[in-house]
Amino acid sequence: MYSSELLKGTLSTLILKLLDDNGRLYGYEITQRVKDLTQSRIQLTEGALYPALHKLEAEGLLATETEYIGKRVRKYYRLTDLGKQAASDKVAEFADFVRTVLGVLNPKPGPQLGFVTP
Amino acid sequence: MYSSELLKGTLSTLILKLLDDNGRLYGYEITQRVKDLTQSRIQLTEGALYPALHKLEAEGLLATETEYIGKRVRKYYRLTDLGKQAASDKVAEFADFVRTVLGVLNPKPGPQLGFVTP
DNA sequence: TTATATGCCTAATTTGATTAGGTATTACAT
DNA sequence: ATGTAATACCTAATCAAATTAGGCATATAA
Repeated sequence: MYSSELLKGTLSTLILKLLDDNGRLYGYEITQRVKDLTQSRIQLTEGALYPALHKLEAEGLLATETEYIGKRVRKYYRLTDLGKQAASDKVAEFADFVRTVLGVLNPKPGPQLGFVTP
Repeated sequence: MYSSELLKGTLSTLILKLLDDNGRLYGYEITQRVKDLTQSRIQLTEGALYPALHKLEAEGLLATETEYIGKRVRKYYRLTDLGKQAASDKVAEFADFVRTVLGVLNPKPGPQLGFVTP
């Protein structure tokens, strides 16, 4: 688990990319996916996740469909066309940001950025 | 320039690492170094920088020495021993965090993380 | 002489997380 | 049968850390 204010600014990117990869997901599922994909290193809190989802929906990047599993509600989210664009933009922006920061943190250029597999 | 809440959580890491590499720097100098090292992609605002420096000093990670250049004040910061430890810890944490996030954003592993130079 | 660069700073606001609740259904032990 | 954990949604109060927008002063270049 991270001592992360690092997550700030990354959450929406994570959400958008996961939806881009998976078609549709509901909130709880997103927390589990992230947990699985990160070996529990990132555990999204619901207090961060749901407001973020609502915000993305309000911005027109996500659309929802509600389903019932028995009596239990599930709210699926999927990307709108705008959302698809945003997903790829934000992933690219994050990658670029990381490259930039690593350029400062890692000033000695081997091949380039230290992210080379051994 | 970044649309960055991405910077959140990264600023102190940047400061610590720059001081680790440079021995001592003053505030204004840090903004310039970052600007230079990032081709102006990251421009630290003073409203973020100075409070961050003061906080790191309060935490015992930085020590200061004030000098006068003519009548103009310069406040140099350098790492304490605690600060040196924190610098390497935070750089490692950032790298780990990035690796983790990229694992989600970039689920298809070529060699590993997409950060391979062409 | 006036704008720009250097150099420090803080206060109000905004953003976006954490913490800590609340509600309800379903599954699994004891 | 009963209580705990997992599933599933949500919000409000608080906290952290940035942006925005100032203020002050000296030095330099137009």
